[in-house]
Amino acid sequence: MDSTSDKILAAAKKVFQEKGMAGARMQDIADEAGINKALLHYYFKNKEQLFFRIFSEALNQFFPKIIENIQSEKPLFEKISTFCSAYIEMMLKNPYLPLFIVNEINNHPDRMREIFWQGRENLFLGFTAQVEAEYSAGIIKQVSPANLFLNMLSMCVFPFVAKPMWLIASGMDELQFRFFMEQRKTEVPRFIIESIKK
Amino acid sequence: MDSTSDKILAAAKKVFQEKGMAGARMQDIADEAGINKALLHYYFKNKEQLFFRIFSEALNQFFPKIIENIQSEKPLFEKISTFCSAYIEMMLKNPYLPLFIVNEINNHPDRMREIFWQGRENLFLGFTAQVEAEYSAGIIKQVSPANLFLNMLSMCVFPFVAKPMWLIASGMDELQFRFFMEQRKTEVPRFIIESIKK
DNA sequence: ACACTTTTTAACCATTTGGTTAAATGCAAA
DNA sequence: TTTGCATTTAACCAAATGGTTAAAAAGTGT
Repeated sequence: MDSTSDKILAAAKKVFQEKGMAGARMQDIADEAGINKALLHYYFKNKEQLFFRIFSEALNQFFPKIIENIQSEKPLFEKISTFCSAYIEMMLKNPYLPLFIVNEINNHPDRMREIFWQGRENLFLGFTAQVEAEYSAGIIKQVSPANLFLNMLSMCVFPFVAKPMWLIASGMDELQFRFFMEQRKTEVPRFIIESIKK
Repeated sequence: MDSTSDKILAAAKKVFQEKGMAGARMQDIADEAGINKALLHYYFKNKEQLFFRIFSEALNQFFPKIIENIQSEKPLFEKISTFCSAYIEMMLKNPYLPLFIVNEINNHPDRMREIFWQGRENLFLGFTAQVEAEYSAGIIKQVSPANLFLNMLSMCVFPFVAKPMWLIASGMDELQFRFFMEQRKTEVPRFIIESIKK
């Protein structure tokens, strides 16, 4: 399994996630993989192709859970809880992923559309229907589904994207940040449910 | 005021904000400013110096309002409302600023500390005291000040940072996004206050 | 008009970068 | 062992990049 192409992919993942496409150097990736730079071109046609392989894998790590959760049939409060918990956990395990995704989608929006979004129907139909049904049933207050979803996503993802800024402003260190994010697995759902429940 | 150095600064602001430090090219900045590239070096020692000038100005645009608001003596609910409204408005006027700040703070955290954070006392002392006082007075439910502040900041900033992703996922166009963010000036405070009020 | 200073220009430079090439090396099968 | 194919290496390449240089042009004051 420790084939050269696997080594390259692991190194590329690390370097691209830390430096972005523009900041990453093929020589850095070769150094990280412990190989000769020319080998990168033997296995991958060029920087762009290597990058989009990594980007594609990152999108496939980041989005399926969102979609799966948004479209599940679980009750809304349960959905909110499992989404936040699973999502924060995933990001704690992949600390560079959120900013990488966000940043590179800004740089290559068409690529996201192409790699990941082609042919997908509106993701929010089911979620919208569910939010409206729970409002009609008197379970929650009125809230727009788009705002609800975006608030949830924001509170899960943003602390990771803005981590250095938050660490500086709050005076937290790495360990404190980790504990802080762990408690947010339940605190974010609690905050949201408190806002919407009747 | 259309002096050459002003032209350079305006062009550098545009190019660095869109491309980041790693992706921006001095030739692109010169082209944007309508000048000869060598002039960049007559007015600014090197790329780094030009970049940190822009970065410093961006930090000075982004943070004073946060600090001012966090430390004001207004009642909490009013503070939340004015913060969100003013902040979203500022970002609507400077669409590239949020991602630029977040991204470059990730790349140069020490620079943020140096440019903007040297000698500042813990920003959250006053806010923490206020949240605790309003809880003791029975105005709000128990909520940690750090979580409250981070939730508020997340819901204001993240949609801008993740804008292309949101546009693709939600099917919104530019104009719809703008309207959507305008309504969030009141919707985000409403959501937060609904969560915390007794 | 002249002298001096400042600004601008165009050409140039050294280094870096992504990529190419050809030879060497390794591997597997006959 | 030989042959053929796959992988790796080291040297090289062309273009891009941030920056330098010297001359030309512009501006200012006497």
